[in-house]
Amino acid sequence: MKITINEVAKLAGVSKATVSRVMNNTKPVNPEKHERVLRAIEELEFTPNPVARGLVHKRTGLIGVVIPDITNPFFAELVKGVEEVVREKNYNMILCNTTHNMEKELSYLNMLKDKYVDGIIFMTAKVSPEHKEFFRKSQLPVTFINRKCDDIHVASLDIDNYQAAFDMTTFFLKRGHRRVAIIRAPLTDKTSGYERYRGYQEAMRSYDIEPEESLVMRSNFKIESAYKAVKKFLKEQQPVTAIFATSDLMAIGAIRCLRDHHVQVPKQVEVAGFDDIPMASYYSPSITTIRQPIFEMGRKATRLLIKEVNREIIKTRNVTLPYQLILRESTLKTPVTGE
Amino acid sequence: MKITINEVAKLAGVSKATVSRVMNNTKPVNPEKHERVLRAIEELEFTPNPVARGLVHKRTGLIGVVIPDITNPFFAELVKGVEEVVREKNYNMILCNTTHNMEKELSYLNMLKDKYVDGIIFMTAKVSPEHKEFFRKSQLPVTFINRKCDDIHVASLDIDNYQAAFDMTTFFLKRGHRRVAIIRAPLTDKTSGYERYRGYQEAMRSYDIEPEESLVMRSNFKIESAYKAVKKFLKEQQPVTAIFATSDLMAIGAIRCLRDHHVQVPKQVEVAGFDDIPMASYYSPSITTIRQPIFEMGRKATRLLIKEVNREIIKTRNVTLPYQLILRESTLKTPVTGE
DNA sequence: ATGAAAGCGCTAACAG
DNA sequence: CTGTTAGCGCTTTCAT
Repeated sequence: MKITINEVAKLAGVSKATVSRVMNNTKPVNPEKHERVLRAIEELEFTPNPVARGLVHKRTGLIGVVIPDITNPFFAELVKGVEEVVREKNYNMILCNTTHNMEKELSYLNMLKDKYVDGIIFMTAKVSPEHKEFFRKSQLPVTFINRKCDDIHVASLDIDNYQAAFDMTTFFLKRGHRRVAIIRAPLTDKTSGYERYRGYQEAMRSYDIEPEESLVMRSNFKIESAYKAVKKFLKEQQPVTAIFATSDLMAIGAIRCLRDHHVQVPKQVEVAGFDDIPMASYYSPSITTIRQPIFEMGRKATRLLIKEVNREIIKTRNVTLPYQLILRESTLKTPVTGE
Repeated sequence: MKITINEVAKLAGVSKATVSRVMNNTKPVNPEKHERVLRAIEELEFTPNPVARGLVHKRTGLIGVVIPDITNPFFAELVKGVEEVVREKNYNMILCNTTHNMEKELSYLNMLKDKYVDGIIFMTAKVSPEHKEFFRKSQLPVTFINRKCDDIHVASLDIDNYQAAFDMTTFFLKRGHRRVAIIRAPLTDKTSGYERYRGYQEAMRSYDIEPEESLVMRSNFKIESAYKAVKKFLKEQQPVTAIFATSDLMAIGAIRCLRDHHVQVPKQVEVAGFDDIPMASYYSPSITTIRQPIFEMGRKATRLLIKEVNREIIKTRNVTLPYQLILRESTLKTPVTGE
């Protein structure tokens, strides 16, 4: 039913080795036979079976992409970047959605290894010992996004989350805010949680303000979770004049909640986010945020990975990308005058 | 370096055929040898090479998923649904992002066929003759989402887009609106463009209003495009009291634009969307919309496809799912009294 | 019940 | 330059 190299060889009157040579330009072939083979291939609409090829070459042309949540615009954008390069380089992408669940991460990792993918792009909250163990054993090329990992030999891409959070917080402080609250992700999340929180704390201290525990709202990465956190905060705590949400999605949840409780943004409370997902500029009010080069991160990570797959020499295995503070309506009130 | 079935056979002191039998439970095996094989597998941490298996079985365990834009929350949600079932059934998903580009669709389709995927979930604006040709020739199991296609033998899932748009428009008309504008997608998009537009027109006619061309704004699926369309509309046309955006993303672009031009939503103009993406309920104002069972659609489509792959009997190959009108703030003004 | 052997479709080493 | 041959790692007759 399906055309194989044998049919082509027969029709062209050559051996299948010759057909293979023609297809792959791997060795010189007599021009006339060359022509006949090409014609036969076209005639039969032959396309080589990649599975058979894979068996010989131990390559599948597959890249595994492991992310926590495809419905989070941050990851969607990232995946789009990955996809572009993967396609360009003639690979295909296996997408794995882990719903922030470590069991799934591990099980997917094993699945991917068993599927013989050529490399993995991996995003997780926290690189656990199990993860490291996996990467060490599997010997698979891996690149991390959003996460550094020094003790195992993998590539990684991220921005300086600490410094960015520091800058964002300082932006508030510089304009006179003193009670700056933070909505943070779980600290188990190294970058989005821990690093950004640390940046906030240090910025506060740099203004001689000891960060109060009461100014911290805990949330995961969902809009709804931030909404609830703010609701609780409004009920239990003294008012603040600024809230630093450590992701745009959380900022949206926060703003929505504030408005539902008749707190005007930015008039009464200013809010900032992090990431600069597309919605940040279209939300109303539009959201002041830290722009990460998300799409570019996806592209760069993939290029890096594919180099690794091809055992090319890589100069810098760990890349830190630039970020940018983007001012929008959610912080557009006239600067507060400090005490 | 990598453990193969031969190592296992040797260690267990049996032939590799026996190992294969044990792994696949394909034929009875002497209990004692059975045990030895199992032990050897564990000892060596052997996992069979799926590529080799694939070569024999002509199965790859791969499902291709072709979508226009992963950063569109509608598709992201869909993919999440697909992923869940794909994983559950022990397949893997190859994600293909076509950026609404037909060249890419076709090229991806061919790539997927060449990769020997077991089936394809396909989303496109319009099923072109080239597409049909492809599906006819490839004989690959395919299921369409959001699109019916009668003349070729494929499964499909969608909602009644015509009726839903009719209902949405009628909702406005019933409450006294007469000048109801529409933001529509290109008519080349069969369901999101054409069907929804037709529903709008017929609803207008059912109220004895001949739909005016001047009430139609043209947009693609991006927020920004709707923003621009509304901006142009405000400049050139008489005011309206209601706008039916045929997707939530377009509704967001519309609302944002109206507010930027100091038109209050819903006070001066009511706006409705379509799809019910998560952001629809968190935007401010929250958006009245048609809820499509997006996630469920993804799951159902995948189950259907996998049945098809396994040549199971399928009762209904073309499924129409229910939708629901969801009322939110963007249309919450006191009902307009008609003329 | 089980091992030997053939073969899935392709590539690569070898000999000419 | 080119055909023959030997695998890649697994499944599946086919004998026994």
